[in-house]
Amino acid sequence: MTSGGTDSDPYLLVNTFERLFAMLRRIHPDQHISLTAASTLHTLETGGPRRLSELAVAEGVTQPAMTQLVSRLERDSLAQRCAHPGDGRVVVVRLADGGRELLRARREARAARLVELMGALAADERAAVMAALPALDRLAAVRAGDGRLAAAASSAPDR
Amino acid sequence: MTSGGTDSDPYLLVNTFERLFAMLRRIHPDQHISLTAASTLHTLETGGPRRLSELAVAEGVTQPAMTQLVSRLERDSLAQRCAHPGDGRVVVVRLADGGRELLRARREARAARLVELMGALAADERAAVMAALPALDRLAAVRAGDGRLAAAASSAPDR
DNA sequence: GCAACTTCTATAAGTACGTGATATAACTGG
DNA sequence: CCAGTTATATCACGTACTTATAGAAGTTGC
Repeated sequence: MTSGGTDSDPYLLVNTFERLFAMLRRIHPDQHISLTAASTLHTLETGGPRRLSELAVAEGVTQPAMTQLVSRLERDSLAQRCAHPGDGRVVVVRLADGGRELLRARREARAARLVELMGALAADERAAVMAALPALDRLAAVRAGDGRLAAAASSAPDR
Repeated sequence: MTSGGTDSDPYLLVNTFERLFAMLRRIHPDQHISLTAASTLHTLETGGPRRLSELAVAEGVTQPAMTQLVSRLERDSLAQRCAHPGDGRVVVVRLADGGRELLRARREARAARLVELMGALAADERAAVMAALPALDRLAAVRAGDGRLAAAASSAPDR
């Protein structure tokens, strides 16, 4: 309930975010990789090797979906399955060199594109966007369920 | 423009947007409808009935993809195919009542959720986000290809 | 008025990506 | 060693896209 009058029209917010969303969705020129795939590689990069089922939970998909995704990632040399030393049932997924390289290239391409897009804005508009980044970052870290901030997520500068 | 280095770290921008993207992607509680479907309905609502191939271009998908999407929308009573009075080849797609209602419900749900999320921010953070909205809106309107703004007057879609 | 070309939509075949239900292998605990 | 649990894989299905191609409806030249 915010009860303050400052944060006016929620529909304006929704519409803008909806458009931003659509715009961002169309920025993926070279690597044609799914959002979940990219996010999974990113998780593997920052968090290290993980169990397949852990990945499924982290990415918010079912275990069969992650099984398939890992199979595709493995086929494309982006990740690899490893055996767990103590438990024969477990599949540990590890980032492969190809995945690391893809993440790097993807990050660079998207950064370049965003800089290009930002270049189309006026200086004061750019300033407004940059000024809002910390807040947007926190907004992105809010957990949808309970309206609370997800703990350490926002303070972890990856890359 | 942008001659100066004032608009700092592009990676910060990318990361924030990437997270926002992931966050937004997980806000779709009730209506399980695809992004393209929702965007198409929105286009129909704001722009009125359109040809199938026009929709395909507007949503950035191929014509067969739009044919399939429209078929699903029609099956679910969200849109309907109409005949073009002067041209028998053309299929004009129109928003149906179900689609209008879905858009309304979806908008309300997302607005409520976003307001809830915004409520987790500090007042000055909310202010920063609101202040950036016009710029973000313009950013979302930038055409990826040429870095120009996609004006209302769609100038020369040649090719 | 009819063959030839163009335009618009539909269909076909393939891939990616997701789901729920279920099978299978591996680790428990009695 | 048998029963139960856990981790992954597989199956059947549906959505959502792609490219290539078919087919119907307009348009043009003669």
